[in-house]
Amino acid sequence: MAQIGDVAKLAGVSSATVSRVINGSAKVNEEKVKRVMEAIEVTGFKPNEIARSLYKKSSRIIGYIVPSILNIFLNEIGRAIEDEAFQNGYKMILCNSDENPKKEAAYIQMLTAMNADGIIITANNDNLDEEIRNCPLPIVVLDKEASSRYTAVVQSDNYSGGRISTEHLLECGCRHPVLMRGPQKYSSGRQRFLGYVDVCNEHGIQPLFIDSQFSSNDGLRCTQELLERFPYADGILAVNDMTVLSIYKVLSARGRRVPEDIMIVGYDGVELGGLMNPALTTVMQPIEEIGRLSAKIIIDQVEDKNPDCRENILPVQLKVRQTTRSQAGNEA
Amino acid sequence: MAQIGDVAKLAGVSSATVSRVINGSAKVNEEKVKRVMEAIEVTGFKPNEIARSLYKKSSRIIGYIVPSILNIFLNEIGRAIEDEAFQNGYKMILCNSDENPKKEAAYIQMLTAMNADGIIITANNDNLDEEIRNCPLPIVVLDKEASSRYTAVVQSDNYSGGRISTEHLLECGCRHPVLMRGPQKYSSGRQRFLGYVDVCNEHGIQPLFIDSQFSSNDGLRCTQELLERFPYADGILAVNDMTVLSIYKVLSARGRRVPEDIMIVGYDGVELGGLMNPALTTVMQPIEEIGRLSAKIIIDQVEDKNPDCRENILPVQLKVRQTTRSQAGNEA
DNA sequence: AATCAGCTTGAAACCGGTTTCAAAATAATT
DNA sequence: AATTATTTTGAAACCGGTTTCAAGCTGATT
Repeated sequence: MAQIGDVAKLAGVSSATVSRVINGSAKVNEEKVKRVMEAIEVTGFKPNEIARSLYKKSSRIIGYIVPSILNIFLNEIGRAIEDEAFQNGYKMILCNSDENPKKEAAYIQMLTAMNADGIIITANNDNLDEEIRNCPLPIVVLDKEASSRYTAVVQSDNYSGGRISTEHLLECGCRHPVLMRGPQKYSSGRQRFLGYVDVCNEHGIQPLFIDSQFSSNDGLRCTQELLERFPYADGILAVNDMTVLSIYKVLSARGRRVPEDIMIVGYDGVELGGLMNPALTTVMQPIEEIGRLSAKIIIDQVEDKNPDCRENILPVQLKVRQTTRSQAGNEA
Repeated sequence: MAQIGDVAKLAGVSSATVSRVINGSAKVNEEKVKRVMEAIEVTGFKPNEIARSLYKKSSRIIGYIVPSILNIFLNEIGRAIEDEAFQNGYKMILCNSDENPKKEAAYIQMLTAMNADGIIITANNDNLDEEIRNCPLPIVVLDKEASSRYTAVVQSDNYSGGRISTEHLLECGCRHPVLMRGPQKYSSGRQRFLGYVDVCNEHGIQPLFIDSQFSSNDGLRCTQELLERFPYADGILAVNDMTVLSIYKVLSARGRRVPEDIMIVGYDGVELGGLMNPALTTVMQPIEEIGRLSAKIIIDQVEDKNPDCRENILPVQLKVRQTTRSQAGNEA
C-alpha cells in the first residue's frame, strides 16, 4: 500500500504538500498539484482514514450496535442507516453485542478508539450506562426513553402502536385479545403494554398477556403457553413479526384457523410479514425513517454541531392484511 | 478518556513504563508496577487499540463483508464468526456491501486502514479483485473457488448439496423437479446446478430450471414464472430457505398443496426453515462450522502464520421435514 | 575500592497521516 | 530597484500508543 511519503517522493514535494492537495486545505502551485495528482494515480495511493482520524478526530464511520444480527427488524434499520451514511460519504459498521455487557463495552471502546463519528445503539443493559457516559461520541439510542446521557433518542410511537393494534382487534370483533408482552426493560415493551391496557380498559375488556422475548427462538414455547393459559383467546398481539411464524405453527398443529378462529396482529412491519401465508396484519414502524434519521442526527452533529432533536417519536401505521378480518366483512 | 500520559504522570513514571506494564513486554520494578496499576484503576484508562495498531499492525478485529445484512444465512454465519472471534479476544465488524463494488472497495480499504487482522468476505463482484490483490490482510472467501489471491476458501460442498437434494426428490417420487438456479457467477450457484444436472441425467430425468437471485424479494416473481413455464412441476429445489416463504404463498394462492401436489427442498438450513408451516425439508450447510473455521483461519494466520488449509469444503446434510414425503410413506 | 555484567528506565523515534510555524519565493507597492 | 505584503512551501510537532537505544542503577566479582 502506497503511503503519503511515497507520493511525496515521486512528485518531488513534501508530504505536507501532498496532504494539502488531497484535502484542499491550502493553495498549492498548479504545476505541483498536477505532479501530485499524477503520483497519486501512479501509486494508487489512498489515504489511511484511520491514521488520519488520529489527528482529525473523525473517521467518517458510524457504528451501529445491535443485540443480535439475527433480528431482521434491526437489520432493516441497519440497511437504512447504511444508505443514509454512504450517501454522505460515511461508512457504517455493524456490531453484534449479543446482549452481553462485556461485548457492548468492547464495541463502544473500539468505536471510540477508531474515532467513529457516532454510535447508534439499541442499549439493552442499563449497566453499560457508565460506558456510555465515558464515551465522548454522539450516541443515538433506539430503544430507551430520552435522557441527558444520550445525544438523541429515535423511536416509533410504541404507545400508539399498542393502542391501534388492540383497537383494530376489538373492531374486528375480538373479545379476548392476548398480548405477547415484550421485555419490560425496553421502553418499547413498556409503552406497547400501556397502550394495550388502556384500550382494554376503555372498552371494558380484560387485559391478558404473557411475557415474551424479542428473539425468535422463544416463540414456540410462548405460543403454547399462551394457548394453555388462555384457551378462549380469539386474538393475539405478537411481540414482533418474526414470532408469528411460530404462532402459525402452533395454531396449525392445533387446528385453529387464522383469522377465522383466532386473529393475529404482528409488530414491526418487516418484509417477512408480507411473505407469510396468510399475509400478516401488522403495526408498521417507519423503519426507513428511523434508520435515516438516526444517521442524519450523527452526521449533523459532526458537521454543524446542532444539538436539536433530542427526542424523536415517529408515527406508526396499521397495515391490514389477511390475519385480521372485520366481522362486518370489510377485508383489506 | 484517560490516555497513557495521564497514567504515567499520576504514577510518576514514563509512558514507556506504563506500556511495558500493560503489555508485559519487559520487566518493571514491582513498586512501580503497583503504582501504575493503581493509576490505571483510578483513571479508568483503556489503551486505544487503534492507535496501538498503527505500530503493532494488529487491532484484534476481524472484518466480515456481506452483500446484504438482510441475508439470514450469512448473518447466522456471522454469529458463529463473532463467537469464535470473541472467545479469542477478537472483535468482529460486519459490513454491508450491497453488491456495490464501490462499497466493497471502501470497506476493504477501511479494514486495511484500521489494521484488521483479516477479512471474511462473500465476494460477489469479480471487479474487486484488484482491491483484494492490493490488500495485505489475510482474506477468507466464502463463495468462490480457491485462488492464489485468497488466503483460504471456506465453503460447503455445493455439488453434493445439489445432488442429495435432487436424489431425495426423485426418491420421493418426483418426475419433474425444477431447480431455482442461483446466480452462476457464484460458485455455490454453479456447483449446485452441476449436482442437479448430473443426478437428472443419471436417472433419465429432464433437467428443468429457472434463474433466480439469492435475495428474497425476487421469490414471488420467480415462483410464478416457474409454475407458468413448468405447470407439470412436481418438485421445487429452492434457491435458499428464505425464498420458500414466497413459494408457499404462490402455491397456496393456486391451491396446490405441499407436499401432496408438489414437494419442496430448501437450501441453507437456517432456523427459519424449522419454523415454517409445513416445516421445510432442506440441505443443511454447516453454518456454525463455516463461521468458526473462517475465523480460526484468520486467527491462526495472525498468531502462527501457518498457511495451510487453503481450500475447505465442508459436508452438507439433508434434513427431511414436512415438505417432502416418500410415496412409500416413510415420513421423517 | 574498582570494574563489569545485568536490569530497569526514560528520551526519542516510529506508525501514517494533518497542521502549525517560520522561512523562502513571489507579487505588489513606493 | 528596493522595500513590503502575500503566497507557497517544507521541517517539525502532533494524534496515542509501542519499541529501540543508550544511560543510570544495582549487585556481583576481583
